[in-house]
Amino acid sequence: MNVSIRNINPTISVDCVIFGFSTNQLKVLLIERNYTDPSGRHVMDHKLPGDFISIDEDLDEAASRTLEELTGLKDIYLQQFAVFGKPDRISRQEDMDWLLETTGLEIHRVVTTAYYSLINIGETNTENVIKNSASWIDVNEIPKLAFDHSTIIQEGLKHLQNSLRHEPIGFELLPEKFTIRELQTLYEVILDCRMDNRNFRKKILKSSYLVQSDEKQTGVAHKPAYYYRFDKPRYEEQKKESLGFTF
Amino acid sequence: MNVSIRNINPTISVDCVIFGFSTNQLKVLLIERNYTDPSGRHVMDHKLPGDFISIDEDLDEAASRTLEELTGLKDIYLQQFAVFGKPDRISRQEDMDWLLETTGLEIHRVVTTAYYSLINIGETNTENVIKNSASWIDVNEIPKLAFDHSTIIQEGLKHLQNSLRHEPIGFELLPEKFTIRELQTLYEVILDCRMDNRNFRKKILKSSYLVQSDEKQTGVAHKPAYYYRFDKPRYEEQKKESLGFTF
DNA sequence: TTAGTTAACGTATTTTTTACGTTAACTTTG
DNA sequence: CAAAGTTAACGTAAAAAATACGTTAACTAA
Repeated sequence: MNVSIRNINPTISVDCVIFGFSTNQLKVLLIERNYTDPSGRHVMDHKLPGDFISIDEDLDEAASRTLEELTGLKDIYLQQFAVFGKPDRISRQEDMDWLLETTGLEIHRVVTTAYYSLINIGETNTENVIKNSASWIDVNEIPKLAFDHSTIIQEGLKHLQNSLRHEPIGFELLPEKFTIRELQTLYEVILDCRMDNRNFRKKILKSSYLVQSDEKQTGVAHKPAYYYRFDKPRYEEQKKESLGFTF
Repeated sequence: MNVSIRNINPTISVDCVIFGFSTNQLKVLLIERNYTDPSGRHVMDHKLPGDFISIDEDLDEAASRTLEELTGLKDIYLQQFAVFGKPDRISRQEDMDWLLETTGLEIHRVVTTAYYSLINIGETNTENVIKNSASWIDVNEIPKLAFDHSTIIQEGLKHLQNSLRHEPIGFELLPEKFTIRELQTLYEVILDCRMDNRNFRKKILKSSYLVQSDEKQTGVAHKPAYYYRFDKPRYEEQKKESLGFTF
């Protein structure tokens, strides 16, 4: 992104914590950061996908733009969850070097608004992700990151856990068709707890928005599970009803 | 606040939604805004307490500072809850006039971080509040406000409702000693619902952090209620226990 | 054919929520 | 000074939700 073309506000940025789920792991999308340190050595580490906002650009739009630039995805669940504005967010030499190198500006203070988003990795446009040297990293194996991005991820994870406890958002992380067991494992991994599968099944099936297909698993060395899918329109309608006031 | 003395970042601000509770109403603290419109006429309306941040000032600190400047209160429950960054937040002529008049700058775009806070009006330093021409307004009777401050209050209210449902924060709005009925009314007003007082009593008394004093109401034309108080240290300890992992 | 594995379902128990009735203690009024 | 009015305080039965746990079914691999 060439700063000389885009008219940026260099004190305000957005960062996206993009969660994905595969091979029973909760992952977060990180992009490579390449820069040259004062001694002329090339260094590579990671950062969250994020960017300065343009002058007159809405924050939500800036987040969507960043996300689209990095993954090619549009119109997905994307939510503001916190602001990070400590004056010492930018204090490491490498962070200042990188900012100078990429923007041409001496930047010492940036307030960033953090967004989070859930993506089904399988259906992600993988080509785009690779093109931007982005990669999915297990949330339990996050390396040292730029700025305070580790903190931002931790806060994002808390937000995700909280949302998952109250709303059926786990589906966003799964392919269109999934088994009850897959869904349960997702809950267990994200909430870091174990659940009784009989009670989980009962509870989740009570909600009318989880519909069974007649497809079954194939090629598994045990009784095959039925595939289910999430009926989103039905959920939205139900949510509307339960919040509707009675005059 | 003289801009020439304080070194501000004119694109980033904080705003505080300060809730109070008195005479069975949920109130919010608003301050007067005075300015002269293009035709030279003096105009008065209201805005939230808020301010631009100083260069290198932490957002949380800026919020605390603003709050202290307006109410004299320090070290109170103060929490970030959202960011408002639409480019058209500043679009009305009067808002631009006021910004020019108070800062001397042509400002078209500000991203503001909103904080909310709960105060016991009775114990507030009323002198300070009056000194700064601040006043407590019923949340159901909010007049037309500066910028998007009405929206900010609505979002803050949602946040308050949500917090109240999950944590014992209602005590922050009441005097040190209060009756169960007062507490219930507070819940009813904020959550805009009715509750069964026998069940409310049972539920709230189960929590060990609500302790009965031996003082009773006096001068009421009915059986006097006992006063209770909130044992905050006990609550904090209990919270720690319930979240403690067992290794 | 047998062993191994996970799916699918049901039932009994405990806990939580909801609904609602009665007596107690004060002030005001006639 | 007695009666009426008002809200506090407490308890119990029924319904609903959460929890614990056992058994049979359907597939593959050996």
